[in-house]
Amino acid sequence: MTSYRVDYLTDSLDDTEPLPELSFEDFLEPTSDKSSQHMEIEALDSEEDDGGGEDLADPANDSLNTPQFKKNVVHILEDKRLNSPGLTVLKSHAIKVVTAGGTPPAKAQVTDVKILNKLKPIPSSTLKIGSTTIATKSTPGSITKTLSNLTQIRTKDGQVIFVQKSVPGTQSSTALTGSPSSGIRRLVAPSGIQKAVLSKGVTMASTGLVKAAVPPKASTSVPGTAITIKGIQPLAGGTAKASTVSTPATTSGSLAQPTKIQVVRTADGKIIKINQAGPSLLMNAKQGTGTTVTPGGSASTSVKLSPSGNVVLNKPIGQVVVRTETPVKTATGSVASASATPGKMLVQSGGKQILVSNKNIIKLSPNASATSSTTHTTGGQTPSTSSGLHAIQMPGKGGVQYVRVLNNNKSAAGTSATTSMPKTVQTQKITVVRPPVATGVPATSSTTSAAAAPSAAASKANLPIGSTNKIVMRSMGGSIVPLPSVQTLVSKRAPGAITNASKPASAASSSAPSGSQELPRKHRLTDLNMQLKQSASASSEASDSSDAGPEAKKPRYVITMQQGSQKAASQPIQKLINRPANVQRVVSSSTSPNSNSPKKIYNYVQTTGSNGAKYMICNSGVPQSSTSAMRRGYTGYVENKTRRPPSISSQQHRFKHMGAQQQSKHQQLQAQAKQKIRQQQLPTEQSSPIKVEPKLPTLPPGVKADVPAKPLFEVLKPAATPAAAGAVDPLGGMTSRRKHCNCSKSQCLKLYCDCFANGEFCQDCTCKDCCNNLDYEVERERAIRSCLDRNPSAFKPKITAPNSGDMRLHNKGCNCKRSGCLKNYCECYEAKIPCTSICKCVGCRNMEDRPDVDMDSLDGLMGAEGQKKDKAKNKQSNEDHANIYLTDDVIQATVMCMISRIVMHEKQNVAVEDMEREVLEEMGESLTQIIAFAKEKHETSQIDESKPSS
DNA sequence: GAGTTTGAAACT
DNA sequence: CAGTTTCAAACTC
Repeated sequence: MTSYRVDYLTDSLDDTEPLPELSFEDFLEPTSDKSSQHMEIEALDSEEDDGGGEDLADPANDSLNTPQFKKNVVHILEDKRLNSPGLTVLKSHAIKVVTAGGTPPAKAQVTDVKILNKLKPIPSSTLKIGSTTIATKSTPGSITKTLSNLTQIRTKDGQVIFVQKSVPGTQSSTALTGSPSSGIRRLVAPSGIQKAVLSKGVTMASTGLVKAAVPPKASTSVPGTAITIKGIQPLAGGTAKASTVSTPATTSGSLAQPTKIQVVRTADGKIIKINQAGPSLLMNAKQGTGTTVTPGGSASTSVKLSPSGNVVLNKPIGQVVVRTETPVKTATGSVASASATPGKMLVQSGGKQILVSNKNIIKLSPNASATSSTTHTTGGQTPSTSSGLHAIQMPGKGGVQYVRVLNNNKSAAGTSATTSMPKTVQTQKITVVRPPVATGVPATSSTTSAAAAPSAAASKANLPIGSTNKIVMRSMGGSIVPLPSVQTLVSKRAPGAITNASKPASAASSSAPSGSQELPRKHRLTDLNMQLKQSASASSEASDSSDAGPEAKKPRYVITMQQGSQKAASQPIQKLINRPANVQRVVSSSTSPNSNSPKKIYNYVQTTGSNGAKYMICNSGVPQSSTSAMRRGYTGYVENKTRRPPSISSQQHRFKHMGAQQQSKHQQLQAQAKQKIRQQQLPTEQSSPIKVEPKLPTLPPGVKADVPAKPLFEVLKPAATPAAAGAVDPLGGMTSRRKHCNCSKSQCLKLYCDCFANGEFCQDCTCKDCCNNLDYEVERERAIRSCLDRNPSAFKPKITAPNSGDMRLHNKGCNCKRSGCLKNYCECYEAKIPCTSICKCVGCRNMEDRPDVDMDSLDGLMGAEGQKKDKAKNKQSNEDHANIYLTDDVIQATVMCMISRIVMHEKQNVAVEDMEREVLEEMGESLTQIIAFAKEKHETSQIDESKPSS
C-alpha cells in the first residue's frame, strides 16, 4: 500500500507528464488500442463466442459501431499517470448498468455507475453485482449473448442483465458507495438496471462476482477490497433498490425521500449521496477527506443529487466549489464528495476518456445565466435535465472559469428542444479554480469518516461533474478539469457573417458590399494594428465591429482577455486555473456591434498527437460567425502545432490575480523568458498564419481594446510553454465555431454538415432531423466511421502548415471552376490562403500576392510587386517577406521597448491598466514603424533584404 | 426570405 | 478514378 500511495501521490503531482495523445477518433473510440491506458476486458464479449466476426482488433470499430453494441466489453480504464508500478491502480471505475426485463434495451434506461475511487483490480477479477454474477469469458456459462450487441447475464434470480460496452442511451443515475467496513465497496444500482458497462477497474470474474478492488486508501482501507454492486434488479420495475449499503451510512438527509438518494460512506470515509432514480451520475469516491453530504443545510459541503441524477444546486445562485484536496463547498447545499486524490480528470465522451489533468478546483455555480453562451441550446443537444450532463466551459467573470454542466436530454430526442426552463435550472456551472493551497480546508463538509482523515492531505478534489454517457468530465485524482487559460477570441468578422439567421442590418454596418469577398483580405498585422490603435484610443470594449469595412466579411478574431471588461469585477477566484493541455476553452464572441451577443464557448480536446485532430466536446452558445472554412477543417480539426497562437493560458489568470506590480514583474520575466521564442515565432506566425485558421489570431491582436486587462505579454506570449500547457497549447487554435448549420437532408451526419465535419455536435442549429447530437450517438458514430472509411483524413484539418513556420496550405486543394477562387465557395479563399499547385481550380485568381487578396497586410505591403507568382512559390514568398522585415532583431527591439515601458511604469506605480495600455501603444507604434519601414523599403528596392530596425 | 450558384461530399 | 448526384453554404435579388 505504501508504495502504492507514494506512487499515487507522485503521479498526481506530476503535471508535466505528457498526456496521452488522442485523436478525434480516439474520442470516438472508447477503446483505443493505442493506449495502454485503456484496458479492455472483453470477458463478456459474446462476440467472440458468437463468432460475431466483429473485429476486435479494431478498436475503432468498437465504439463506432456502437449501434450494434456488438461487443460487450468491460473496459478498465487506467490512468496511466496514476499507475503505480506493480500495482494497477484504477483511478476510476465506471459502470453503466442498464436494467432490463430481459429485453434488450433499445431504450432502456442506462444507469451509470461510476466509481471514481481508485480501485485496484482484484486479482480474482470477480465482480459481483448484487446477487448476480457476471462471469468472465472464462465462464461463458453465465453469460448468454442474447443480442448481437448485448451480453446478457442471467442473475441468480433469473433476471437478465445486459452488459454492453457503451450505452448510447441514457442514463439514469446510480449510486455508488463504498463501505469501509469490509473493505468492500458496494455499488448500489438503481432499480431497473438493464445494462452494465464497466469501464474501469472492474473485472469480471469467473466467480460470478463483479469485484473491483478498492485501492488502498491512503491509510485506511485495505487494498484490494472488492466492490460489490448490488441492487441490480431486473426490470424496470423499478423499484429502486436502495438497498445499499454502506456502512455507516450517513444519512441522507434532505434528499432521501422520493428520490431515494442514499448516502454512503466509502471506505475512505467519504460520504456519497446516491440518487438512484436519476440519470447517470458521477460520484467520486476518492479518498481524501471525507466529504460528507449533509443535508442541505449545513454546510456547504454537500452535494445534492437530483432525482434526475443530476447534481442540483438548491440555490439558484449558489456555487459549488470543489477544491482539490479540500472538500467541496456548495452554496446551495448539497454536495458531492469532494475528496480528492490528486489525480487527473477524465473527460469522457462517448465512451472515450481523456485524461485531462489535475490539481484544480472546480467551482460550481448554479447560476446558469451567468454565461450567456450556453443557455440557448436548442435542438439537438439541448441540455436537458433528464439526461446526462454535458459540460461546457464557460467564461467567468473575473477570469473565473466555469464549466457548465448541461443536461443532455436523452429522453427528449436529440432534436427535441428540451424545455428551456429546466435547462436553466439544472444547468450548472462549474468553475474551475485553482485550489488555494494544498491544505485542504474542509470547507463545510462534515467529514464522515475518520479514516478518511489520514488521507486527506493526499486527497484531492474530485469532481463529479456530471455524467452522461455522452460526455463525462470527472476528476480522477481529485483534480478537476484543468482549464487552460482563458482565451477569448472575438470574431471580428462582420456581423453579417456572424449572426445566426438573421442579422441583416448588422451586416450592413460593417460588411462590405457583397462583393466584399473579393476585397482584400485582412491580415493579422493589419488587424493587429487596427486593434492596437483602437485599444490605444479607447481602451474599452471598442467594438471591433466598427472595422467592418471591406473586411467586414472576413472573419477575424481577436483575443480578448476575459478580464477584459470584467477586470473591474472582483474575482472571486483567486487561483489559477489550469486546463489540461488538451482541453481548451474557447470563447468566441462576435465583435459585432452587438456586444450582447453571447459568446460561444467550446471545450476542445485537442490531441497532441500526430494528426492534431481535435475534438470539440461541446459548444454552445449563440450563433457564431464562422465561415465554412472553419467547418471545413480548420475549426474542427487543427493541428496543435500550427495552432499555437500566442496562447493565453493559465498565466492569464495568474495575472489577473496578481497584484499589479507582481504582474508587471511577472510580465517582464515572462516577456524576457519568452522573448526569444517569440522572436522566432512572431515572424513566422505572421507571415504564415496558423493553420488553424486565419480566423485565429496568431498574434496579440488579441489585444482587444476592451480587454486591457490582459497583460501584453500574455497576449503576445507565443505558445504556452510545454510544461505549462502541456505539449501543445491548443488555445491557439481556438476558433470560433462556425455558424450553425442548416442541414435538412443529411441529418447532420455527413460532412456536408459543418458541425459534424468539425466534430461538433449541433447545437443551436437550425438543422432538421439532426442526429448530430448525443441522442443519436450511435448513428453519429456510425456516420463518423463511414466518413472515416471513405476518407481516413475526413476529420483532419484540411488546412495545415507543413511545418510550424510554414504557411498554411489546403491539403487537398480546391477544385473551383467558376468562382475564380475568389469567393467563399472556394475553401482556399475562405481560409484566406492562396491556391497552390495542389489545387485543381480553373481560372484561379486566388494568388497570394494579389493586392486584392492580400493574405497578410505586411505581405501585401511588401508583396505588391508580384502579381501572380507561381502558386508554388507563394508560400515561400510569403515567408520571405515576413522574414525580411520581422526579423528577430526587430521583434526583440519591439519587445524591449514594451518592456521598457513596463519597467518605467512599474516604477511609477502606474495602474496596471494604464501600463498595459502603454505597452500596447508601444507595440502599436513599433509595428507601425515596422510596416512603414517595410513599405518604404519595398518601394525603394523591392529586393531589399536588409533588416529594418524599429 | 426565396431562389440561384457553387463546389465539396457522396454516390455510381 | 471519373462522372454524376446530392447537399448545404454562399451568394444574389
